[in-house]
Amino acid sequence: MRSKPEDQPKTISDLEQKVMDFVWGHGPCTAEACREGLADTHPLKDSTVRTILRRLEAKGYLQHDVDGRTFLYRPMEAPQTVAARAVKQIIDKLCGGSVEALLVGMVDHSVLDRKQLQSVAAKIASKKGTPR
Amino acid sequence: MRSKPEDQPKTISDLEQKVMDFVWGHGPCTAEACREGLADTHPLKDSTVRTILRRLEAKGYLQHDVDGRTFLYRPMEAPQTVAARAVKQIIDKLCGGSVEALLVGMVDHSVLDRKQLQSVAAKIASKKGTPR
DNA sequence: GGAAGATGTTACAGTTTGTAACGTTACAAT
DNA sequence: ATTGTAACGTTACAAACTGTAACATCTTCC
Repeated sequence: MRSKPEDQPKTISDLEQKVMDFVWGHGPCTAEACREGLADTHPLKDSTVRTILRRLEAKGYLQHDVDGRTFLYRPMEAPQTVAARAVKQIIDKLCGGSVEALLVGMVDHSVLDRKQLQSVAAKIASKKGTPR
Repeated sequence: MRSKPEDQPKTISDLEQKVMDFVWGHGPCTAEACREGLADTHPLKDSTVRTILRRLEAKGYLQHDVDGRTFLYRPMEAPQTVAARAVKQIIDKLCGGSVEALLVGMVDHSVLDRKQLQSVAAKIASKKGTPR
């Protein structure tokens, strides 16, 4: 039924998002660490967390290294990278591929304001990309 | 099971997207018009198209007026508006609410380049919003 | 050799998506 | 009045995705 065999950027569900937030917030961490970290807002059984972690790895957002007999999960990419890709998709699907159209729309709908745009543009113009 | 009772912006599936593209491309149109319009790339049965149109209306992306005994579907919002909202979501979920972070990420990943950013910023700064 | 910890396997209900057959309604021509 | 047919709605169904977890397996350390 599904037409596309795979839509490049796999989506991140709500719960998956929470887990990603945690991992992005604390470098490499174990399943247990995640469980504890989310416990306050979202208490989950151990196996649930592990399932999510595995799914996120399958989707390509996480990767794990083995440390003894525990897994250390860490993000494949920074959130901004995922964001940039997602926005690219939106631009292609909804703005006819024009970044300008998006920016204009964002300003029109006060998602972004003129001043901000100006200052960011200026700031960015003066440096040669974020060093890595 | 679902935690959130409703995630504000309902998602637009692939097929729904195609239909929206058509409707956005041709003002108000009938179900038949859509079917014909998509026939080339995506042949669908009459009832299928109607189901999609109804779902899109339920999701709040379309609305219809009755003309005699036919429905005329038309978009509730411009694609850029939907795009702006979607991007806002991304900013909140992945960039800690910072538009700047997103813009920087976009430049870093060449989704947007310095020159473009500059020129758009300049262009936008000079006018007071898109007239309506 | 069994407890404890870490991971994997399997499951299952609810939702979304793609796709459509079939049923109903209302007008138009006979 | 009868009926063909256009236009719309109802219901269905399988595949995928989500949230959630019980249970099974494998190591290791007493």
